[in-house]
Amino acid sequence: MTHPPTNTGPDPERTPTQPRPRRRGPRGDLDRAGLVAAATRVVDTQGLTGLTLRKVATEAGVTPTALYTYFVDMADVANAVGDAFLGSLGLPGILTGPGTPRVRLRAVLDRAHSALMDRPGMLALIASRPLAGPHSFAFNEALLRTLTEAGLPPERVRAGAYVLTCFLLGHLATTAPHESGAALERAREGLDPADYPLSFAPVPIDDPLPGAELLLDGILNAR
Amino acid sequence: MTHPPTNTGPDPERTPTQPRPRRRGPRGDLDRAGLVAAATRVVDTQGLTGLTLRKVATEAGVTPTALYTYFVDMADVANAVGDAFLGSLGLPGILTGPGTPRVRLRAVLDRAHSALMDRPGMLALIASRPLAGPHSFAFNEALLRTLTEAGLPPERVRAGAYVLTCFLLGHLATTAPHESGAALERAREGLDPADYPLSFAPVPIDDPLPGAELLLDGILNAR
DNA sequence: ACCTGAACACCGTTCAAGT
DNA sequence: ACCTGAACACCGTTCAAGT
Repeated sequence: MTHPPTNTGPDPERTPTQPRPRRRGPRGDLDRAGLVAAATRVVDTQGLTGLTLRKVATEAGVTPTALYTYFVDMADVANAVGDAFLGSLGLPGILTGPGTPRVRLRAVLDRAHSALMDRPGMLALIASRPLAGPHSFAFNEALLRTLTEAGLPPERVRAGAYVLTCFLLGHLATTAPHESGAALERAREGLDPADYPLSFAPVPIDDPLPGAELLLDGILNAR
Repeated sequence: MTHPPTNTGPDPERTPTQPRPRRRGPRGDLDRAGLVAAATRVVDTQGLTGLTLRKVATEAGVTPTALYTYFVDMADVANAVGDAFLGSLGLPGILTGPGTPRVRLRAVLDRAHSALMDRPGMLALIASRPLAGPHSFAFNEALLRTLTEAGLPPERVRAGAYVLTCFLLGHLATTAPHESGAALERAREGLDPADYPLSFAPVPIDDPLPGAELLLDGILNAR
């Protein structure tokens, strides 16, 4: 994906210092999945704020306008990246696998947690917009099915599902390194810890995903 | 805040069609709070994507660079807007008021919900970054105190607090009109509802804040 | 100290033109 | 159909200069 000089061919009429003009027509080695992969690399190396159409194009070795053949706009690119990431987690597979509904739900939380823990850019992307796309819908459907299977009353299933997902995002947003961490640090420095004893108190975290059991208690024990 | 022509004074040497050059020195009627108010107006009328330094400056009747006297950068402006909004809700007042911890917590959820329901730009802003600033910390502190008062074990207080806040944001993000709603619609249109029966099933929502009681059950009944 | 105006290095998006 | 290159209307931020 990174500048494969395939069909540029020999170009007798240029000096070695010039950046070599590319041919115009179809390249053949370009598709949506490859561009999404390039965009994913950009998010992971430059963060969500670094995810620009022009950088994705550079990463993929094409001109910015070429992306408009595969995406309707920049938001479409970002959504595709988020949905592809979610698909890579294989969450529906976990939810339809062995174990009680509860252990499967916990496994989903742990999987997503560990996958996003060291990817602040992807976390920021996932949290910045409602998840849309085939993988997102497939996960949501599997989640609803699991909660139904767990015996949740139908009218509480949907509420339970989004409580779970937003819990995960909320936990990660407060736990994993966040992109706007500098501003948060600035805000903390201006405050007196004595005024906010509970907020500033050091808390030993034993559970890698604190609150998960608490939440599962509340959701699954509802009748 | 909108173009008060105070100390511009008479300017004999300009034609009526020209946009009138402003004086350079201090204006006197400018401060952080007023600029935050101008920025808030921009968020509410133009959305989070419309919240730009240049538009805030225009709304406040100054030059873009003038904002750098009061804010370190654009993120600082956005954080100040979010923190000021949170302060305007008076949430700590509710949490220290009458009623059981549970009804107070529910009142906080309802208050934030109704305040953000018709303000998609502010919702997008609040959800886009970790809440930082004095009002945000004051709310967090009051929330921790309330959960402690409710009898939650100390090691679960912090988890309960962020589960509550992220629940609220998650609920609003899926309920209130979202800025990136167009992309979500696009994604839904490409799917067959028959493949996602539970996701596409119409659900009658009786509780204006579905899941809130479910969540409070889980948090407050933990031992 | 505060604010302006010009300038810089970006950005998403459009469009005509080439292959 | 696919891609380029130029162009347009933005954007945040810097900096010297005026008051």
